[in-house]
Amino acid sequence: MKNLRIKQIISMKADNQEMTVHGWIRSFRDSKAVCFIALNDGSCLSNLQIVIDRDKVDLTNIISDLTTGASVAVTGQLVASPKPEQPVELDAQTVQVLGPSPSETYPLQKKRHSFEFLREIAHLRPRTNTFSAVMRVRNALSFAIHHYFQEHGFLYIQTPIITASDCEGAGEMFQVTTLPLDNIPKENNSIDFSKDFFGKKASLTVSGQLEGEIMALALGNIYTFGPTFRAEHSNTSRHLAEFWMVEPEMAFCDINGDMDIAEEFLKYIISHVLENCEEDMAFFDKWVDPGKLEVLQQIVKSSFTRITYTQAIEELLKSKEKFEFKVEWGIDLQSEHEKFLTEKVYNNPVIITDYPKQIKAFYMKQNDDGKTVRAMDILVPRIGEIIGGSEREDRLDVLTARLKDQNLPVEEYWWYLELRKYGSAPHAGFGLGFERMVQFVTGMQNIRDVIPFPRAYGSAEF
RNA sequence: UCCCCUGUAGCUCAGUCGGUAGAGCGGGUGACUGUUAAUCACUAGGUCGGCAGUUCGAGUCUGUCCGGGGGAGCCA
Repeated sequence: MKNLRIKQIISMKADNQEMTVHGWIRSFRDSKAVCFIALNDGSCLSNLQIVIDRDKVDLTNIISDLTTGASVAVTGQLVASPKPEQPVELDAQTVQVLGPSPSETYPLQKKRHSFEFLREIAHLRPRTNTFSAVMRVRNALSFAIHHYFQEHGFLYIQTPIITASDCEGAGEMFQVTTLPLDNIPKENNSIDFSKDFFGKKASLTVSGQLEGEIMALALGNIYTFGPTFRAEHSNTSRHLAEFWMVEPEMAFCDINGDMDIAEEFLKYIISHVLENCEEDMAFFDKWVDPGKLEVLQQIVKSSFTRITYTQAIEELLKSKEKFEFKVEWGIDLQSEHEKFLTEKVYNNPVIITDYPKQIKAFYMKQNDDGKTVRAMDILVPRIGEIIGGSEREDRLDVLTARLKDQNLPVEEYWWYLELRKYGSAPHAGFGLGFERMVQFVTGMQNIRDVIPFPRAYGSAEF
């Protein structure tokens, strides 16, 4: 007799085979002659219907424990269901309550809860339909990401989580220290970091890109997939203080190759989810974001629109839309502009390239016009920027000048500059916010609902 | 960090003009039924987010603090 998971069971042919199933009760309906348990074990959205013939199974001692949330082991025979709602059901022989769940206090009801409430009970929310589906899709996306890169010869690289370089240049960092906070050692009124654990100031990484470039300029194509930390006081449905990021980096690759790979990669991981998470995706399409399936299927088939920043500005200027922020060449695109382009103008993912150099990072390769850099952002409806990438500046003199232009400490970038001094090569890469990808695919509105335990400004429960 | 909204039963919410609190769902009890977020009847359940103020009287008005949500900025 085998322990099977419900995902396997519901696709089996019912021929009275005996089996044991473990799971949590979603609902229990009883009567004198027959009882029904809707059992879920997290392997899939569907519940397995357990039928208990009370003439065959004595429930006297356990019936009061057969409540929503209780964990049970049921042994029985798999039979065809007489009703169309489910193909098979388990005709129980024995029912054992492993862990009761007092119904007076168990917070999950059979009906729908608000996501806000579920966030307060993050230890129980994976037992709901929506969250279990989110977690399965998240898992499938994660697998697809590795699969895409592995199939294409990219090496999976682990870049450091603790970094002593204060120069990753992507927002506020969390400091890491073992200094006693109630008695910080000072030297001339400033903190003496030489007494700290690493002998210098250290922080949590905000990006693995610079280290990724090191590895790409030795190994060819690499990718990272790990946690990233930003200490911004962001309080939106699209930001977390701790999130996961995918960052491929390709040697001997320019901005066009970068875009090609990013587009192919996005389509690949979306296809993977469409093919492997059919039931969960149908659920999101029905209950969370109607029309999502069609949008995703369309994206996989379509070519992403590619425009330059200059064209994007022209498009915004000629529109009749009233924007809060004035549109003119040189501004950074605001959320409202990005949404307008993806949702109203093109209704498709849009890749915008060649941004003004003033609004982009120092490491992006300058175009010959002297005004723009080879950056590319992929914007998607509702989420906005999902991928940000660029061809990297590979000319030592230009890069050094850019650092000085932006008043960055050139000495601290010595190793980054040496990559350009010895065997420099054109290279490019991009970063994908993993949670934003999960949001986009599932249609979930709040990023805190696509990660098991969200960390955000002022919030680190569980 | 800024702007807006919000906080009433376990959950989702209503509560008019300031006069001591209501529904649906969930829970409990019972009935009924191859049931499907079952159905029906009965029932319990409240420091109206905290503190201070105005008032004869505050869920309702004012101040303040705390929590939650949406938007902006920052970004992925």
